[in-house]
Amino acid sequence: MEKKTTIYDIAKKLGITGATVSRALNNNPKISKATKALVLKTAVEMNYEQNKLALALKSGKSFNVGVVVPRIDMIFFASIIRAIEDELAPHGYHIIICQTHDDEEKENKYLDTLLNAQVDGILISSSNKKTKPFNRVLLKNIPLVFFDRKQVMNGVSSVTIDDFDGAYKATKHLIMEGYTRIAHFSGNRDIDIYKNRFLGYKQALIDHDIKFSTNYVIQTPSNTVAGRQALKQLLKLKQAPDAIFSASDLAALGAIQELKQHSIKIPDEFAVVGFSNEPFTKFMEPSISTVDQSPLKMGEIAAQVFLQQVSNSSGKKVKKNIILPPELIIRKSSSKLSN
Amino acid sequence: MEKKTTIYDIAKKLGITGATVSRALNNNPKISKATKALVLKTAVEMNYEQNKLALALKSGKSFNVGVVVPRIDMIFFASIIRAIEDELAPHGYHIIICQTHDDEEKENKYLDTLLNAQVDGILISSSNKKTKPFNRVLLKNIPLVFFDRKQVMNGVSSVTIDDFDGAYKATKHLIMEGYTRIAHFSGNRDIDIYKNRFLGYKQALIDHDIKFSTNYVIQTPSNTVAGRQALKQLLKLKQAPDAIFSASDLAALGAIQELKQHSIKIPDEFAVVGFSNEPFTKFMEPSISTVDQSPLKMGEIAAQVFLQQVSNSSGKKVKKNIILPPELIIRKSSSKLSN
DNA sequence: CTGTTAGCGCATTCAC
DNA sequence: GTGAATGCGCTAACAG
Repeated sequence: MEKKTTIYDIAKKLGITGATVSRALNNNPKISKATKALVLKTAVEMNYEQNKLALALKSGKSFNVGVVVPRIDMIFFASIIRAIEDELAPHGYHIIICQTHDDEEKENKYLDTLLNAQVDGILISSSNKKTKPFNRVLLKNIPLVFFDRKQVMNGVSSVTIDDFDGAYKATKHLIMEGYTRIAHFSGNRDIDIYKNRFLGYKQALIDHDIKFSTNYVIQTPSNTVAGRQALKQLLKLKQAPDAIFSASDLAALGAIQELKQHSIKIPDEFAVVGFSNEPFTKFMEPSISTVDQSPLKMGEIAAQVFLQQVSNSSGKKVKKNIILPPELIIRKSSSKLSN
Repeated sequence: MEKKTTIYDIAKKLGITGATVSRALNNNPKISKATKALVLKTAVEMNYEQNKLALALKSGKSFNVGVVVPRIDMIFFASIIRAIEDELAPHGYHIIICQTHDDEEKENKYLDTLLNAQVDGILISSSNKKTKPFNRVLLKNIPLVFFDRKQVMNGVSSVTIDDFDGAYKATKHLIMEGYTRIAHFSGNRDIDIYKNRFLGYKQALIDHDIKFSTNYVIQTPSNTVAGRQALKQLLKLKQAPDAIFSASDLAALGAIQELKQHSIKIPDEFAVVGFSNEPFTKFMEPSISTVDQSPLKMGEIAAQVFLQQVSNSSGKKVKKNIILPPELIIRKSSSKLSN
């Protein structure tokens, strides 16, 4: 059970005082070259390591930031976190991970424990319906940045993607490829992102003089079984669609599986576009067109916004609401020309 | 700029002393019901929150553990981390994430900063060739657990999977399905996991009286292009193989793409088994047989081993080297019977 | 039951 | 240039 060496240990050994050691270690200008060198040398010899905890207590800066997501093993969130860590690590910050599992109560609990842990900031993709839990964060004046799913709050920054735009681009692409009866697999439209994807889809139709029909909109969970089911339902319509824009890649995959079963040719007879650019969409046969949400960019920017908040010590809050443009990735499932 | 309220703030307000407040807050037995209730009440009123940093400094326990992985946006590691977080959170621990990007120097730096941050433990999938950097960790007597990629060190626990066994099972499965000319895509065999997968493959052949041929073993990076390339090479052999066990799912996918191009029927004329159970393997057409590494189990157990180390205050280290059995997942790419 | 004191490890103000 | 003293917020040992 090795005892950790403190500045006092090395002070005693050198017959000097802790303050001097501290100064030597921190490149304090008023210190003699000689003692500084001596201190540095013995510090190494004694395996000294600074106790960041003590520093944090004294300075009020822990150099920890909390990152809260629904779950970390969804590639979208994992990518965001990867980018956040890559961006923040060089600045000396550590990332504390919290998973809410979409549980509001859990999220609130995490918010509290992060506050207790004296984090220097919180970056969060919130599952919360209320903004109240965040008031405590703001009250303590610690930087708060929403990403992906935001809360509308005074003076709080956010980084999201333009779901409306992504859906609009996807739908427009289908129209341009010559498809005219375009259906939509929607998620739960009580959630902003799905509502906006729906609205983008609808607007694209309207803007191109294609009549919008509620028959063509089906709410499906994000899995293949639901996608197959939904497609089956669409095929039963007297006027069956010839394309689908799905708000989820998995549902899109389900649709494709069902189309194959019916020997409907993709993309010649039927086109499919998904959403999220899940890794598998690239590998499938046919590869699936989808909308990329640029999670790396999102994480990077969220981290940068945080860094600005902390560096900007001028007291007045900088609020930024950054909306990233999603990128339509055209693959075989929706393009007769693409390879 | 709200000032954080401390126990002294509430002590002053109540005309009592900080120690009493502390006791009230910590359910100390010797305290009157009345003052306790009063303290609790005003604590809430004043928005008091315990400063864990001060507690950590005092107690020597930060309730933070460092988790070090090559990168977090690989689903295998993300899943492990998910499980670790789920397991440790109920015990009050926070997870600090570090990505090494397979950079040895970065890993060592992280080890140091985690030590400085006074973490209570370190769980790591190491990219290190040396064990020396870990000596500092052991010297400070903080629990260290290796997962996935282990270092062989005295008194250090590890949780890994049995790569040999996984490869053996996969190869044996191909043999049982009637394939006789089984090739192997190997990773870099300087790395333990790839060496063991190779050895498992080889042993399965030997045990079933199938002659092993170095012509059938190709070292390929983990990507589809390399897989296609490698398969092309195999098809040129006078005696081409009729099955492949690939140490990576992506190389397996490449092989399948190439087989399709050559109109070779899977699994009738040629079978493929991958390794890792990447999400896409399930969705492909045909779905790809593979070896699951049970990352959730691995993370869960790594976390449990850590918890045992900390709880076991008896001073003597408990060393555990747990080797998880991998699970062969049989799908269409290698089984004429499976659906 | 409650107050007093001390110390976790560090940086910093004030003397000298 | 260096030492002495102080406090960050908390808990625990010792009094009373």
